[in-house]
Amino acid sequence: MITESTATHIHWFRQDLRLEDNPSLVAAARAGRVLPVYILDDENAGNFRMGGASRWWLRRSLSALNASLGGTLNFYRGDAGEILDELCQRFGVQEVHWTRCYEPWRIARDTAIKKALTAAGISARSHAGALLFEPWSISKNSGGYYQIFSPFYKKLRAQDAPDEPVSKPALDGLLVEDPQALALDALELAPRVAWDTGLCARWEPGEASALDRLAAMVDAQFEDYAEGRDFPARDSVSRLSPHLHFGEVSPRQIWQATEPLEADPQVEAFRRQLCWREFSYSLLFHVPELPTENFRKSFDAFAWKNDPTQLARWQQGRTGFPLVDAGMRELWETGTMHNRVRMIAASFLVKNLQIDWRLGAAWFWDCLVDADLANNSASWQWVAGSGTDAAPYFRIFNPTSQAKKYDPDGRYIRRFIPELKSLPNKYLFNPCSAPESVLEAANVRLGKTYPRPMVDLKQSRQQALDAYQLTR
DNA sequence: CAGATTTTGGA
DNA sequence: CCAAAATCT
Repeated sequence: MITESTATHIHWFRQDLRLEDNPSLVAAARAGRVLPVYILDDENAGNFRMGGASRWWLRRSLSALNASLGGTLNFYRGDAGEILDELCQRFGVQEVHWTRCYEPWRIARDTAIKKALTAAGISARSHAGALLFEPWSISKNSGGYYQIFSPFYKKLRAQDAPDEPVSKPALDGLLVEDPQALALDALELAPRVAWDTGLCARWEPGEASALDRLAAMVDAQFEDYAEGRDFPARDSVSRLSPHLHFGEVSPRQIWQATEPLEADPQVEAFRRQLCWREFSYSLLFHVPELPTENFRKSFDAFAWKNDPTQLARWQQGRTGFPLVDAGMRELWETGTMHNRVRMIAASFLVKNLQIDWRLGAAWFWDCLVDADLANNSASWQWVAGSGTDAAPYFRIFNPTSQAKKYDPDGRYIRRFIPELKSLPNKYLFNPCSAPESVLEAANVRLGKTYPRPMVDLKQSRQQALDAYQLTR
């Protein structure tokens, strides 16, 4: 029974936009009413404020969460510390709970907030919930953090299983609405011009949809995941990454859901990918400059070309290499790119065009619905060869042979590059090699309807290797 | 989570 | 002779 004297506690939603397996929400609901809060804090995010695609996702995810809270979610915009402070005073809040985030700017902000709230006599408590294990908990026996995935993974698997998910708390009658809160639309997350058609067609943000995706993968027993995940035309990947990023589903829920199938190599392969996420978070936690600085300092001497015209062609998917272009257009149209193609498109930018990985990472940050600082930074550095556990520099993807290998029937390429759809497979991966008569029959006019290759693969590869040699 | 080149071994 | 496998980069 709720009485006048019942205390009000805040659960501050951030990247945990779910009701299930939310220990922070459970803690807030344990001892009183709950003021559920979301704050769009662009002020503290600096250069890492969410990009356009992420905002699109966020708006829909918040809308779904608000609905599942009976429309009681309270929205704010601005400096989180100031807003929480004001709310605490106005509602006489005794406890503030949140799920930990690990972006360096959030750690700095949250640490300051915890300090200020504590000084004001308010209990501020952060809870684990975004990862299987806290990023400081998996460390080498000799101390220090892992820089290589394989031993990290081995150590992780040697741990006791992650904590079990917790059930959603009973919130009936406990939720508090703030009449002064903003409407969701006041966060201005929606696109101003309608560029989001492709995103709407591809995605359904929200906890219910995330759990549906997970259930569908479990029902299908992750069939063809291990091999199929490398083939962008197949439907073998989970597409859980944006749901995971926004915390609509937790990694612990995924771990538990896959437990009965853990002996299956397909499931093992999937769990391994989930652990790459853990690895990236561990790296970001221990190396907060990971998003902006070469992990390997010798890379600071690398001679980037950073040609803005070439960067624009890559961004627009007009490089003349069909698989790269298909990937870049998938990204633009749908807010995602298949993982295999991400590696190929990123390698092309960094190696064949010699454009700084940070420019590529910035583009992905703006375009991806699953833009995640840990994953994005660690993965770009991995591809660039500047990171921990880096790909050896001589490993330069050949976009043509990768296309033949991983999109052999050209289904993925044709899907995103319709102007090449009538070109026979024999020439699809290298339109320039097609005889004039074939091009004409397929209605392809090189340099007009589809660009010629913007670089020579062999030459640009050698240039990258030479530039790399100069840094050593 | 390679590519290029050389070597090998089976038609 | 060619393609798979081994080997360097």
